[in-house]
Amino acid sequence: MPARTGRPPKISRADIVAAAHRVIEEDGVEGLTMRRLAREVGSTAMALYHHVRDKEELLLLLLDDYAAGMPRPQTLPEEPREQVIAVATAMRETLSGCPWIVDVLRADDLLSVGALWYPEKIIDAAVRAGLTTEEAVDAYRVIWHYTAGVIVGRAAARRRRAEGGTTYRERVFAELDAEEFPRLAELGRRWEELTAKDTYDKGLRALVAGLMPEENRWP
Amino acid sequence: MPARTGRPPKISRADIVAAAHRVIEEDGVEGLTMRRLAREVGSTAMALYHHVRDKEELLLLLLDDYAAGMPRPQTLPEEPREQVIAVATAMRETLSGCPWIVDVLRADDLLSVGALWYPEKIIDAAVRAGLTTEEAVDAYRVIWHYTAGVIVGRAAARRRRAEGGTTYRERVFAELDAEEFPRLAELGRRWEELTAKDTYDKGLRALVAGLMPEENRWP
DNA sequence: GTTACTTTCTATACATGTATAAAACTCTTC
DNA sequence: GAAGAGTTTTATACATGTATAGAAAGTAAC
Repeated sequence: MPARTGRPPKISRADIVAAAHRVIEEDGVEGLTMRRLAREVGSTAMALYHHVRDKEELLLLLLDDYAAGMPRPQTLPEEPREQVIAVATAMRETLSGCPWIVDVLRADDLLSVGALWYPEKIIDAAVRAGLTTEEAVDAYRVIWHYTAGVIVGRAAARRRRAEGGTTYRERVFAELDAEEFPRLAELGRRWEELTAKDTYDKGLRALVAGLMPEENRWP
Repeated sequence: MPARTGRPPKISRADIVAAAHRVIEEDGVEGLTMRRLAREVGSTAMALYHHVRDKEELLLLLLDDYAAGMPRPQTLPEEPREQVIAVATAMRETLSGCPWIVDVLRADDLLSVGALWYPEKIIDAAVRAGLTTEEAVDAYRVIWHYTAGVIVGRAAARRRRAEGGTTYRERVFAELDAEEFPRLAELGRRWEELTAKDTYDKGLRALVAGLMPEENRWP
């Protein structure tokens, strides 16, 4: 009954987000422009800005929607450290799956509401492993930073490979001064091959081992 | 004696990079536009594109220049694990110091030539700690991803704080469902305070401990 | 010197995100 | 029902990165 005054809205945030999903599905994330999106909802580009602060917020909403709808691991290992690993891995997989993530990841430690499940579970497991609340938050943030770095880095690598831009790198390694950089020179062009490997799990396990000491072992 | 043919160039890559440094010093990185840069070198925007593929490459060159000229730790700890930590910390400090880094970090595992010193030293120390070459590269990449994630994340946090955009986050935490997210709800608005902390070192040490086992201890 | 060729530079154009101002629409109050 | 107030939408405009086409300025061949 508050009976809103003012011109009645033609579109809503939800409309916009839904339309954005359609556009992305149809034309990919690079096809998602404000004008195209406006056409999709039957309005003008600037009208969108009354429902969304800027494009970055739109992408965040999109991510929220996406993350909220993603399947989560049904059964988690009971042992806290293994549970952290399982949740972080799921988080990474979910986020890697949406291509516009890279433009949003500048949004530091916390994701949107729809993705809160991940920090909750990680912090919970960390506490159960014997950390204080503060330590658990630290652990989560460290894991988050690592995960974000991996996602961004690997997205960049994929893009570079797609563009065939290996040349610059090859040149760098070809012209390496073996005096100054013996290790890198020795690696030579095996670098490309070695860095194609997915080392997320390796780093994650190292982090968990280092952050959550064995002492208070479960149970 | 190759006696180059064609119209003689009026500007060079080096000119451009130098001018870019001046512009950044004067107007900050947000003032660095192709047109402004062109004016600074006394040419047109499009002329730049004969010396630089795109703006991202320009930023990479800039970073290269910057990183090459940065002071490096004069004396490193001899113990390999401590050395890795010292080098990674220096890398992080150097990179955090240049504000445009965030727009470049999508360039995954390796930086530009001027910054090769860091991977070289880290890989070297890792090998001396007893890792195989492959393992050492893995270790470097893991550390790199973590470092990149921290840099991007903290830059975003700083920006958000500067814009006073805490509101969205506060709302999220205020409306948290304590049933679904007990840990986060318990944290309440301490989140802001807890996540202001710099946990780079903590995570770095965890990584190093996890990646470079104690067994083959130095000596 | 004229022609061909190569490289660099200039002019123009376009798509994009978004600022700003004005217009349209609805409810409330008289 | 006319005037006012509050919202949302539209129109227009601008800065930005960059594509494209062609002009300018040099060397090499004749």
